[in-house]
Amino acid sequence: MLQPLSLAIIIENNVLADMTLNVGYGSRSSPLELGLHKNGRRLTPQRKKILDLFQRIGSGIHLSAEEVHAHLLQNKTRVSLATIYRTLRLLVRMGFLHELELSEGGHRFEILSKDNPDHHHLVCINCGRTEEFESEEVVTAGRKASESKGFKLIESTLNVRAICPECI
Amino acid sequence: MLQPLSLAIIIENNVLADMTLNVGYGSRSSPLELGLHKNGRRLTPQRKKILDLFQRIGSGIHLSAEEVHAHLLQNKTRVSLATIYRTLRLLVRMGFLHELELSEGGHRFEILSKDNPDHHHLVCINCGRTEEFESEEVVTAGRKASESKGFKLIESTLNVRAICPECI
DNA sequence: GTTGATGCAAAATGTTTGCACATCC
DNA sequence: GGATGTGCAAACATTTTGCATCAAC
Repeated sequence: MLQPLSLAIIIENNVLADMTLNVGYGSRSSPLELGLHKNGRRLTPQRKKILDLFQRIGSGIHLSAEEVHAHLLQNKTRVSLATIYRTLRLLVRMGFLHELELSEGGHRFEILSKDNPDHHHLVCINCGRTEEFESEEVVTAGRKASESKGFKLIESTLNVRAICPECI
Repeated sequence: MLQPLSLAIIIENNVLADMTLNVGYGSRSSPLELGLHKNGRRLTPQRKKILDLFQRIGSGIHLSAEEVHAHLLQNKTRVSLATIYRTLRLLVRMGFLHELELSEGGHRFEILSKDNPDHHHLVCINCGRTEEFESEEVVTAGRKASESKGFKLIESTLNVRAICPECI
């Protein structure tokens, strides 16, 4: 049995508001700091820094836990790797980040925002270069597959492995 | 620059024949043992056992390296994990196995055969149950994306994360 | 003051590698 | 006999965890 999850949604592309499965876009009351405040969760400086980083860096960029760590260090912020892993997991469960597993090179994360709807990845298997694209057909195919087997869809991601022009 | 690869194709769904980028389906001369015999490669008992396992177990089942190891042990065959990793990588490069990375639970492998063309996976994020489906639209979407960015397509795989009926 | 979060170091995973020995042709 | 493959143990990379301490609320 799956646990009911306390989710968060992005408001004004900048703010997290907690919703416990029943609050919608309506409750646009609060600045960034209110985001992680509900349900006993805390907005700590570390979490704030990680959120800020993803917001600054924008969508379409995919960071590994290591890279998040390194970026923060450049900004003179040291957050332990353990905390980064814990926070990334949390933010994914809250729907703030999207986790992708491209076959080459481990798990990566990117911000999920309204400007940056469901999209898919074209990855060069040689140099790792990654391009994004959207496709309505893919979304439809995933939905149809879920329905036909009685599954409840969460997300579908198409990973296209290919060789980029420079590596051909 | 990408290395030219010595490939193999499956003949009669049972036999591997080596082809060095210029030999085709034509050379259907040989029983299973001839498969890994060319280009200095050898068909060793270990490789044979791994191949046999995937053939017996059939398509639609996705094994991790660990699981391959365990299955072989059940058959009273001990092959070191290192060899299993090396062999799986080899068989993927030869086109005999297909490697998939489902977000939950690491890399898995399945046999690739003519009965079992390009297909995609619907995975329950709770219990791991996996269903397969085919979709022409997905293949098309991957091809279009590659073309539009000038990439050379290798494969596209749609992973649908969902919750299965039992876990809802 | 409670509860939840952090940092550290250790452990657990998953995968790769160096090397001596075995084996296939 | 030379090239290729295996097993082992060690190395590695990545991620998770136990625990004492710290800090948000």
